[in-house]
Amino acid sequence: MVLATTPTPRPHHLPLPNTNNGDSRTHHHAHLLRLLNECTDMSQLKQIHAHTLRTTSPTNPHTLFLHSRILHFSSLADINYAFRVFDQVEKPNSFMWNTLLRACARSSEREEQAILFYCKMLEEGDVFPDEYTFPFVLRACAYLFALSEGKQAHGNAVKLGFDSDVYVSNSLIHLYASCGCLELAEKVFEEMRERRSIVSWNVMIDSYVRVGEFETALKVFGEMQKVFEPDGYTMQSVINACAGLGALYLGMWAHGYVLRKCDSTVASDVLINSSLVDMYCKCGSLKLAQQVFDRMPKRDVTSWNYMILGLALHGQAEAALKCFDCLVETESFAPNSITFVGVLSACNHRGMVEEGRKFFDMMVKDYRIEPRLEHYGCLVDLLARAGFIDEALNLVTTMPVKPDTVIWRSLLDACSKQHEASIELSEEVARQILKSSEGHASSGVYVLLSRIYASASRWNDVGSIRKLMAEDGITKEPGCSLIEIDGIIHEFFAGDTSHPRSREIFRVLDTIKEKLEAVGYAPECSHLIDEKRWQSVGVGLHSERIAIAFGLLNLKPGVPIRIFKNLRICNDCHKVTKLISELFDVEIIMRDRARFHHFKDGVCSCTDYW
DNA sequence: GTAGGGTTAG
Repeated sequence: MVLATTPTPRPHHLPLPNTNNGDSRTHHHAHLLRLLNECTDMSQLKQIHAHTLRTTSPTNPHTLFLHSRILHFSSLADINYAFRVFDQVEKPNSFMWNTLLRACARSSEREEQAILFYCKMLEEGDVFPDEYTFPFVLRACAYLFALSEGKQAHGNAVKLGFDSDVYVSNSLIHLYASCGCLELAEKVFEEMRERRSIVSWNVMIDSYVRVGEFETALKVFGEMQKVFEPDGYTMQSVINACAGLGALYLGMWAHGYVLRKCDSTVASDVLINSSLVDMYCKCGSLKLAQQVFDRMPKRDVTSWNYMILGLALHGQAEAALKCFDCLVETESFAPNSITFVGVLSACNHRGMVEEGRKFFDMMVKDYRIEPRLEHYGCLVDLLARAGFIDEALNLVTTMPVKPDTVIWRSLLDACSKQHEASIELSEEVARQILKSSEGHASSGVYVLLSRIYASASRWNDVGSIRKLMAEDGITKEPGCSLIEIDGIIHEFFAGDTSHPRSREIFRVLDTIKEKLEAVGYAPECSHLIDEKRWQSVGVGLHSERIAIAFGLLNLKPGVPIRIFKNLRICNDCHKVTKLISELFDVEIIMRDRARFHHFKDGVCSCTDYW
């Protein structure tokens, strides 16, 4: 067992008082206390501890205080030593119990020990838990998702009357939210009312962000602002909510708020800036993301990961790989597993098969990182989409990780796009998907399979698939596009006529149609399953077209149209959007389910590979 | 001596 955490080759010997006879006892304790406060490493601490044991009476209350201090210092540097100190104290007080509890709750891998230690405290019964005890034990429970133990601790806190303590209540909110019981967290938060601190609000807001309830998070943030000035923690949650919503303008406001109102340590904080980088990437502004990243006073591996992942998301593979090289060259830390997810994803978005294989090998051989499902996911998708279906299939069947539905879907997706892929293979892949998803396959699988049958003119099979979908009650997820105009988010579904400005929108759509026809555009009808699109041009119109028309209606010079779509953009819409960008001289930035497309001057940043 | 902060494929 290694004791010292700060290596000290030659321990510095302290000038310890060597006597303590009777009358100067208090003076002796005071001297030891002074030494303790000045002590800088474990070796000195141990000398003082040994001396305390040798020269002081264990029953003296001043000695107990000294031991508390020793325990406090050692718990920060060496928990095992702290436990030994604790064991030597005959009657530890609640401070001492709490100190060790805190040390366990704060160290990863010791959370369970924290709970056991708390139980021991209750069992021994010499001292009672106090208002400091509960935040520690609840924190440990939160980290372990130990809901039942947490509830018991909650019960104890109620019994002892500490549940009205703000720290205890905040810890309870955190516990319940961490365990996925948002209703219980809300209940504690609700009951606090007048006692709420800024932390109560922050925990609640962040909990909503974590479960993807971004709108609720922002709503609660609005309420909070009536009572508290947001701090760095608040702003980070708000920035994350903007990232989730793709709300660029609100995100920019949050960024501005951090710069204007928060103090400089917050504005230069690694976590805040990393979140900003992520937010700008996810909101479609790679330029602002890069700007924040470049100006960061300090970056850690997660900051780099956000930047690499963001570049990948925007299809900027070369820049992402350059960013990776830069990380390796300039930083003292190594890339981690997630860095490689970013790098592989970048290769995937550009169909860079050779580089993908190279980085996968590099990860395993040079960095000794064990590939996870995500890495295999990228590689399988990369290989399959680039046409190496057999190699992809081989990888799926031989890799040491169990493939999930998504990996099988990548294969099926690739099969559907390649005419030479055999129907038998597609059927086998589809069977695997249905097997691995235990009957909860998404509608996409059926759609893909029916597309495969359709392209082989196997109409009976297309019919069976439809029947199967109807029998299993599977419906297609409706396509939906969002567009933010002047900070307000507008939502459109396919063929949507519900918008108050629908008439104008459809007039713009007519203009688009005329202009497209004038340049000889003919619609691509590859989606046979989508019957509505055959009926008339207007009715089945994909949601992104309507959103683009609305964007054109609200166009401001030099400001790109930004669209968010829940599904992947189809071939025809991709083609049309490229033409619109040219015919209307407008930049269109579209985030679909998988990535960003930047349309400008008739071309898309994805180079038609997506 | 007490509570709240980050990443990932498609």
